[in-house]
Amino acid sequence: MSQSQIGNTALISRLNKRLVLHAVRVMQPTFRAEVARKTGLKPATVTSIVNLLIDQQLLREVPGTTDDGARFGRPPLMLEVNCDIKRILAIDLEPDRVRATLTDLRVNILAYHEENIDRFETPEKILARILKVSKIVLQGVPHRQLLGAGVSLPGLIDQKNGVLLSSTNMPKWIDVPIGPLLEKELKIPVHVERSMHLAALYEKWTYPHLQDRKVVIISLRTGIGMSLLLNGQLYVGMQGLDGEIGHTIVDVNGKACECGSRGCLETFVSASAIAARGKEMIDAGRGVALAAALRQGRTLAPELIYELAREGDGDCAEIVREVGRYIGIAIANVINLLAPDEIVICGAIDTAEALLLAAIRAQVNVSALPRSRANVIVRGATEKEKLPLLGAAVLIAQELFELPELRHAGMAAPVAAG
Amino acid sequence: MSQSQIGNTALISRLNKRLVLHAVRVMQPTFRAEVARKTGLKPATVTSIVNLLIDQQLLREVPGTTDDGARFGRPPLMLEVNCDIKRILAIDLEPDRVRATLTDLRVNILAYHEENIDRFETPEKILARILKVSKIVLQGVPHRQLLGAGVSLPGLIDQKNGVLLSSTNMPKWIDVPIGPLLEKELKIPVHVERSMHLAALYEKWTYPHLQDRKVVIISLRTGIGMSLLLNGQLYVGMQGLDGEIGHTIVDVNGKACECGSRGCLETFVSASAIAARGKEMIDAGRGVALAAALRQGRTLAPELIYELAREGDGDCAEIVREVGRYIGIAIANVINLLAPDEIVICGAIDTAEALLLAAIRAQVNVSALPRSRANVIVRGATEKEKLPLLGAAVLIAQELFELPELRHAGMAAPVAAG
DNA sequence: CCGCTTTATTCGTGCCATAAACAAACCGGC
DNA sequence: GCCGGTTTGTTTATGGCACGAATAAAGCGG
Repeated sequence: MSQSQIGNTALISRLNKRLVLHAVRVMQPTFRAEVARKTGLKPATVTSIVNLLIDQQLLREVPGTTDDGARFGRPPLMLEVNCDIKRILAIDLEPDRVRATLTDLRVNILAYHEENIDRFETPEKILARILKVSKIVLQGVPHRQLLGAGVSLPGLIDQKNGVLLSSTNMPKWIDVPIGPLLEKELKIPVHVERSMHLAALYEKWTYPHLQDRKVVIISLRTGIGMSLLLNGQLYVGMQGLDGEIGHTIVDVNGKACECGSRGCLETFVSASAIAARGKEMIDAGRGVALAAALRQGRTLAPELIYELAREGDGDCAEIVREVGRYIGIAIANVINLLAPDEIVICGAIDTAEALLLAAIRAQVNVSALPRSRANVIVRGATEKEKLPLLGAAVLIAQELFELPELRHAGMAAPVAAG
Repeated sequence: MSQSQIGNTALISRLNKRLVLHAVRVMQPTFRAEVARKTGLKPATVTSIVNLLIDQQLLREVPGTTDDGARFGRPPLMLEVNCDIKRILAIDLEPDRVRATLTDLRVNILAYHEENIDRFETPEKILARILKVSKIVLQGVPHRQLLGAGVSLPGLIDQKNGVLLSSTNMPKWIDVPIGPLLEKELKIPVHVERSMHLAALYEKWTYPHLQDRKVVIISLRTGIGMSLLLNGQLYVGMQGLDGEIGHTIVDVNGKACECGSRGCLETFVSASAIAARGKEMIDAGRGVALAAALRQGRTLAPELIYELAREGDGDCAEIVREVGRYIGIAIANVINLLAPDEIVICGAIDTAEALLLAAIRAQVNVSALPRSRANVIVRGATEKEKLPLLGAAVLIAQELFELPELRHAGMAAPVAAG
């Protein structure tokens, strides 16, 4: 009914609490006066809020003092987030693997476990595996200490109801209410979100300066996905369905894609397309190193080509450059559309990162408009492997630390849209 | 320093005032109880705020009662925005025309005037023309009644300082501080913004239900631009440089574009590209109707081709379909990236709208992912000609009606970004 | 005229950020 | 060791503001 009142003054207290918690988390260790300066709240207000939060055990005073040596005045009382008061369970479901981690309030990893799964298995069996993995990392944690569980899912979801609607790589997962099911078993609040979105969320958590920037996160895996962090807000499209950069068209006359369209980026850079490009090269009598590796029993996959390229094989390097070129074009399109501040590349590219990044940057410099590309940063993610998993933990943690949106109520339209 | 305190309770009062003004504007005529329901504020609060706003003459009570006939209870006192208390000046500078309008607080047009200009003229002379046109529409308006002036500019701007940095179609406009200059002459607050952005802003003003939707506004003129309205927020990229959909690549092997890249959308659908396509057709011995029109002295421009297509000429219709096809591909890319709820097409397409829209829709249905395209609405804008001009008025009006963003302070990054 | 319903106002309360004054804790210098 | 200078942190009183509850206002049907 009424989602938008600012009215209740209790609300502003709640917001200020989050503001203070956020400030302490970001600047930790810090002290009251510093928090007052950064948040704009007055010292008296900060004192009362901080003391309240200390009573609630969300903050704590720690010994030690500020590090900038010789100072005048009374030495400050240092503060930090009492990250041990609560624990968070994070789960990352991937087509062929399930991972779980236990973290503290600052999303430091306390326990980790993973197991391989069969992506053609039924949801019931996989759910049992998820619970098994979860219980392993939850060992020894009292139930009352758990703040909640975040779940990273590969595919289309209904975030509000915690339902995995479908997943291209896991054919049997259709309309599985995984959130409620886990909630029933674990008896803690469960939130679900798309993997790609969670990768973005974790970047924001780790780099608070992204707060007022526009960031594009690109993930390279079997497919290629994108996620947007716009001025600190995670962008979520209709039905959570954004980020399909893999199916943007870069060649009107290109090959048919399995999505039904033609000339999609994925027809050039998906795992299978890259493998096909390798095979093509061998068939043409080139790619000697690649052919040799295959004879030694290696499977023809992007990872192998990346590896050989890194080791100096020219033919494989050519493939990587070509992949980078197409990705660069798609990224240039995004740059021209959104003029973001930063592009972050993450995913399974470790072995060839430098080469691939260089190729992407080169193409961006050709294809994006000069003014837009001049100031854009194209970089690899620092944490690559566990981004969505840790993002799932952030999904829970952020409820304590982040400011919600302030919006008008969704009022009925006075004019009908044609 | 401290941009983000919520602290001051005076702030929340200001926010609630805007909330009430917005509600009244959207539902006008309405009454206090209805406002309370829609905003979520309590009746007592609404009464006090409304009476305050009536004192300030921003609202007024009007005779009459609710329209839904027979009701129980005390008849409500109807409210509306006192749109005559303030006037707004809006200016739209285009390469070959300058337009100005005087509006009331609800952005109803009270006066309008336009003049043609020469886009190669110096900024000084054009500024004089802008002032001349402004003064015509300002006739009879007491200075103290003016709330401010909004200016729509074609090109790259520095919004904060009101500077037009450059404009591709007006070569002599480089780093012109048009905002401050007008402020000095008119002696009222002046805000500037890109035309494309203002078109989006006006759509939001007119259709409040866009508040929680993701809308893509596409403008077809000499070039092709895009603007985004994401959950009621106007998206502005780095340096205001977003929306260059015309230079997204749809054909890796395409023709060179004047932007330096290859295969941009504009190489297919810019005004000159469309004209070239017409010429090509005539040279190939087709396009009989088009050739005939040219012999009658018409110039070869998209408008002519649209007109003939509308009149039933098959060859010209083919060109329009082709144009729609390429635009459709670029739009499909945007749909796949952002999964918006709505695509709004505006610009100089009146004569061939149905044909072009049909072609765009057809291509979207081929090129966008099924799930994303299924629920997306592709429509023409209702008001096409004066969108940026009226958007410029909204730029001023919204300061009274819209809720600002609530954000964390831009704190220093605790971690350096590689 | 009386219940019933919905709208609008009044008055008192309580919450909460804040201002102002103060206390605490260190410095360097005489 | 004491004193001004400086910065941090707390206490107490204040004022603004939304809100709850009671009340008034104004129509309906019977």
